[in-house]
Amino acid sequence: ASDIFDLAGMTFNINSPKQLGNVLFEELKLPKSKTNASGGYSTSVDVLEKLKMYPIVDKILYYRTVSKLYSTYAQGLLSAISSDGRIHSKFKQTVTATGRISSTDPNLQNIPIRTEIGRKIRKAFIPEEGFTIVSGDYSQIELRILAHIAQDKNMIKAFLDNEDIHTSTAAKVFSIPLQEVTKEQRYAAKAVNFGIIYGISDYSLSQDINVSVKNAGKYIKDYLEHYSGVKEYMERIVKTAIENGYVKTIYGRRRYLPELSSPKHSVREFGKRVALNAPIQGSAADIMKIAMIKVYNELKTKKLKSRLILQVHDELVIETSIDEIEEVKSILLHNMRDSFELSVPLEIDLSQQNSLLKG
DNA sequence: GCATGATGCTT
DNA sequence: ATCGAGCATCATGCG
Repeated sequence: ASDIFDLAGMTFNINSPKQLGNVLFEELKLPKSKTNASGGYSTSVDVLEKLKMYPIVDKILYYRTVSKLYSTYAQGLLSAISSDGRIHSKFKQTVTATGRISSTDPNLQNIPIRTEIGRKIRKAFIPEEGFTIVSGDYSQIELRILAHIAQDKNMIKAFLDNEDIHTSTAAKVFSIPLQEVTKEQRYAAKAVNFGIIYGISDYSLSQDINVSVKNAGKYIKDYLEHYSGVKEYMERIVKTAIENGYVKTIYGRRRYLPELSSPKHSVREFGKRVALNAPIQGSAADIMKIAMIKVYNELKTKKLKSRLILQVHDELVIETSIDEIEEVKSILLHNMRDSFELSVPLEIDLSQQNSLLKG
């Protein structure tokens, strides 16, 4: 912080977006761009990232990362530790609009993993003596569900051939062989795959991967040309959503969409994106809940010492007795994999380690 | 003490 | 203006 104050030539509250905006864009006269909803200068990461060449901005970004991890996790989680030395989160079953479960007091579904400091926090979650951590992750469950619901021939084939879906997508969109896909191309394809699930726009994709809106639009166009089943699904789901007023998951669970009859264009557009996303995210949630119940029951029926301690949307974490590792892996594998039969296989990544940090 | 906005963490 | 679903922290303003 003192470095930042030196570079600014004054002291101020770095945690205050208002004060920070004034220092950067008024006092130091850095090039300003976006404003936030309250009419102030935005100081969000994507704005600061573009000003990284200024030493003070670079230091602020680092300060942000560290202070977030410290206040929310390092310090925040300390106060959540119970007398038994463990943290007991509350899992809510009736909160989300899509059918996912949520976690509060504290939220254990957003423990850091992205940054190096974040991984150190994850590493602090350890099993009790004689136990280890075994996890099962659904691989690309949402895209597999999309392939299934849309019955898209090319996407189904990619999964049946067990291809890396992002690399495969890049190869097709850029019309090149799999082997020639660069990191950047895979990254762009991944962003499109991700965006498609949420109902993408060329603008939002361009923001995501830092290309022009025009180029982003071309990526999407090329994508939908290759995955024509997805294109047809997008059109069909919006149409039926408008007709019925709701969409449903593979288990028939409904989400009503009053947004679709809003007088406001932006709200209706939001409704369309939700119509596209809800069946996908909601079906993934259905599948996970079925698997979760089966895993829990099997652990119980077999009177194993291992216990289910965490669910993070596409991942189940089991604090596993060291003499039960192989059995627990098998329980996770078959119950998660066979939870629902899609047109493509459900792949499960299993891992075992001595903390919440994989690898 | 409570609500809201800005920000950032996860999948 | 413009990507789905959440929750926590901090600053700030209101009472």
